[in-house]
Amino acid sequence: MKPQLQIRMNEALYLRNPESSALGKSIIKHSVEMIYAQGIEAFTFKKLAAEIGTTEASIYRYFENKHKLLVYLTAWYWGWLEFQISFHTNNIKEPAVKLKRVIKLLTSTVIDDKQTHHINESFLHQIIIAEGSKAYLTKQVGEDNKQQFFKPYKDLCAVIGHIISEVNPKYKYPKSLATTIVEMAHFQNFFMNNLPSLTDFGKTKEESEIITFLNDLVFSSVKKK
Amino acid sequence: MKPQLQIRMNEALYLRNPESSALGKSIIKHSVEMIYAQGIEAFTFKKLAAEIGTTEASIYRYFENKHKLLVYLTAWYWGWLEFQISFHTNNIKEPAVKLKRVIKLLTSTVIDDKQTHHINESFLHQIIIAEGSKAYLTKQVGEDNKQQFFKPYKDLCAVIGHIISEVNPKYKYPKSLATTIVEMAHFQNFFMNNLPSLTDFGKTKEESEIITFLNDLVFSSVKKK
DNA sequence: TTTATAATAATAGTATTACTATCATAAATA
DNA sequence: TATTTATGATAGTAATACTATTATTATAAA
Repeated sequence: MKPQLQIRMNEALYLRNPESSALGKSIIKHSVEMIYAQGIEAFTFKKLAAEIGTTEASIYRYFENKHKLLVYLTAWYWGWLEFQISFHTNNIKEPAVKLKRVIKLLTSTVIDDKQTHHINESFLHQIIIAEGSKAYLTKQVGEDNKQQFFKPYKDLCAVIGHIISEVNPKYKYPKSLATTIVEMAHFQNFFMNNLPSLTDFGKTKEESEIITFLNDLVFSSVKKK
Repeated sequence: MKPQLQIRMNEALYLRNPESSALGKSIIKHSVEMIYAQGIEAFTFKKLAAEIGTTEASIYRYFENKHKLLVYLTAWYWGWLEFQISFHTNNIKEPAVKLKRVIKLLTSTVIDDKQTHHINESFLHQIIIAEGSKAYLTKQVGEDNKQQFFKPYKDLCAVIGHIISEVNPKYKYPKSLATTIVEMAHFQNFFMNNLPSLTDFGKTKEESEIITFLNDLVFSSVKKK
């Protein structure tokens, strides 16, 4: 009986809590699988309903629309990742080592070892890479932000920013560097696999190379006196 | 009589060349204005037709769909920007100076001084910031890439990559750093204005600070021996 | 155990989006 | 002047993104 990791979610993201019922969990599980396979544009509530053997109307009782569902999934992922980071950097004293660990966790394909819950983190990781920025690149970003939809993302970036400041308290751009690391961990992965000439890793397609690049980028900026 | 700058466009992006007629130019001009104002999601060919006093069917004779139009606009922008860069770095010998100039051109709000043509580059710059990555963050990225839709973007990144290599031929990640600069010039701008706590420039909202950040990031990585 | 409550299924319907098709007319060109 | 070509006017379709209504179940309180 493993302890189930529960990510605390913003209640304004859903109409009915999907964690509170079997149907809700099924919606999340199959959303992740379908968005992973088809992309967010081709994904519809009608298809989802057909897939899980329910009706569109039932899904609409959980989520107002597709955008809210995407924001829910991204928020869940960032919350989950912040937990992973705090867990895996827990007893690391040296901030530079901690920062390296963070870069690795951000970049590496998640291994969905534990079938603890219904969410396939590996698929979700790929969804974040390809669709994640669409959660905030909208005209409603202001209202969504007011409702704290991006808090998990901001919290994670703040955590990374603090580690950067620990490495060098005099470094002037910890926040911007933190978002740069997070976004580039994903964009370099997307480019490597889809538009390889935009990266230096197109040949090997090794995630480890992205990690090396980011480490070099980050530490030469931060450590520079 | 100023010489009209014509950006050479990939013919597979359109059904009829919008540069070849008054209606075509009007479609481009008003698309830019409407996507700037409403965002790509809310923008439809029906609204565009109403705005310019034509019919949906007429617009479909120029562009297959909204996605192709967005890709067209982004391709135009990258082509235009590459021209700007080659123009403004023309007689600069020192590669480090050249690279700084590039960062400035990427980051700065375009001043739509010359009403040379129907495209408002300042609006288009904002469209690229908020919608640009949606041009490639799709399931069809592979096919679109095969059709060379992203060539202008890749060419620009290649140019920047070469300048980086001129600054330091031993630097290992010129391409990835080039895309990092390009993407971050835009993302930091978006975050600064919409999710300011993610950046170190939320207070002042000065573009010049993004430039300083990027210069610091780039030169500490590239120059490091 | 009954009764009330809440969740879901089944079904229908609407407005908008994203197109395609047809035919008439105006403008440009040969 | 004939003819090609672009546009306008109009219609129509399939899919999307919802909302509404009523009937059934499942769950929980009395």
